[in-house]
Amino acid sequence: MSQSDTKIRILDAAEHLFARHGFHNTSMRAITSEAEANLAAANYHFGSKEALLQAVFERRLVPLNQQRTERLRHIVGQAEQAGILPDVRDLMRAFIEPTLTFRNQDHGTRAFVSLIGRSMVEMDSTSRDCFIPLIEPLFKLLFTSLQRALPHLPPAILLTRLQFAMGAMGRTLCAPDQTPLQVDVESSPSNSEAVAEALIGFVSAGLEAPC
Amino acid sequence: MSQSDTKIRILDAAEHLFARHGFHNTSMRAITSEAEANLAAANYHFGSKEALLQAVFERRLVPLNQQRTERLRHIVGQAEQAGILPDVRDLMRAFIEPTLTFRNQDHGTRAFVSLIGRSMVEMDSTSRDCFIPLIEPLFKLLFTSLQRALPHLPPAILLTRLQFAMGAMGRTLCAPDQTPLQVDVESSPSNSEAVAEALIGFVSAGLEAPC
DNA sequence: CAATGTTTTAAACGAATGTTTTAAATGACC
DNA sequence: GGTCATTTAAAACATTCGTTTAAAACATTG
Repeated sequence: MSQSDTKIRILDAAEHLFARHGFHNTSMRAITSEAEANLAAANYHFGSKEALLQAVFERRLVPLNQQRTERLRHIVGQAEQAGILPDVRDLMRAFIEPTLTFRNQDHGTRAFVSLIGRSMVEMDSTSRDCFIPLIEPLFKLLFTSLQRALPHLPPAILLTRLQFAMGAMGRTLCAPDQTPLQVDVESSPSNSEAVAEALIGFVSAGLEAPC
Repeated sequence: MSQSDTKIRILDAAEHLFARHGFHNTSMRAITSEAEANLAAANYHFGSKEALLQAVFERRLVPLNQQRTERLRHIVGQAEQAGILPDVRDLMRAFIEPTLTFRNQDHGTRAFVSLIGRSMVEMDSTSRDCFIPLIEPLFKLLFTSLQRALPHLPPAILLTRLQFAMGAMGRTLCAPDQTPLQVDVESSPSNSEAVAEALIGFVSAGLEAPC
């Protein structure tokens, strides 16, 4: 190989460990150990721990958000052409669903989706400084699209509700299999498609609630 | 003073800093420094950093959850007596509102509510191990109360939706003034009462959504 | 006042962290 | 094959962390 795959192995390990334990609770030694690479190699390839996090984000989030952007634009365009309002459920599905289908691609993307969820709920400034700029344009597009779908809703209320939706969504992406607070129920929806559908229904109803 | 107030100053500082920066990103030195106490005094009074977190939780969460439990019981009792189903909105208000009114009591409780919110969304095991046992009975009571309010809803679906609601709620309690993702709107609801009402409306609509 | 138990202080310990250094190995290219 | 940039390796560096130690200061009680 002309290019070593050490760089990729480090990216994979960082993705996995950042998703599982968070940025600050993951050491460079843990990453390079899991990647079976040398400690210095990580700093050689990426410069710093924070730059490594940035690289982890960019590798997958850019194409993923591209896909979500296109789906949102398509829905708004279709509705405009038909002379009707875009549907809230369709918009939220366009925003949520790609992350979940993305999730089922392979083991690496699976960890990455957890990392997205973590970044959405986490208050840590390091992760946020990497994550927010990458998702902000998409978020604004979602907001303006929802404004079209809900023209009667004051923008300030919509924004507040959208923050609620982000909280619900982040928690779900972060650990869809795991329910932090437990009660005994015979069976909870196990596969992530069912959880995604439930999430879309939940946040859509919340967004459409009477004011 | 027969009892030193160093212990209380340390508790206050820990509460503030844990809420603002999280458990792992707050050092014992930062806590004792803000409390104007000696580093060893903290370990003398509490034994360890983790025990300090436990003490921070217990000081306020026990009476707060007592209040929430009573409100939930009262609503269910009233409805039972009247022979009607309890109202989802009332139940969620009983669960959410006390934390917000609690919040407006003084500066210390303000920080504590942020800590609750952080603990609800955070995946960190240390915080969770302290927090979950303290809130689990209340959560189960909320669940069974909602089951009465929504008898047609399968328990598994209800649980899933309640997890979404916890995500939305945690995010809001954690930083009600701060909107992590921004768009330009003329004015967002500034006071926490308005945000709480919006939150109650949002999650109630989500819980009541058709299945 | 003396004695005793409690609280506070300053200093140090050992472990873990991100990063850097220095040198060895590897591989491409003339 | 030799030269040179690229990549790995091991070790060390400077901080920071939670915790402990040992002594001083304080308060309480006989």
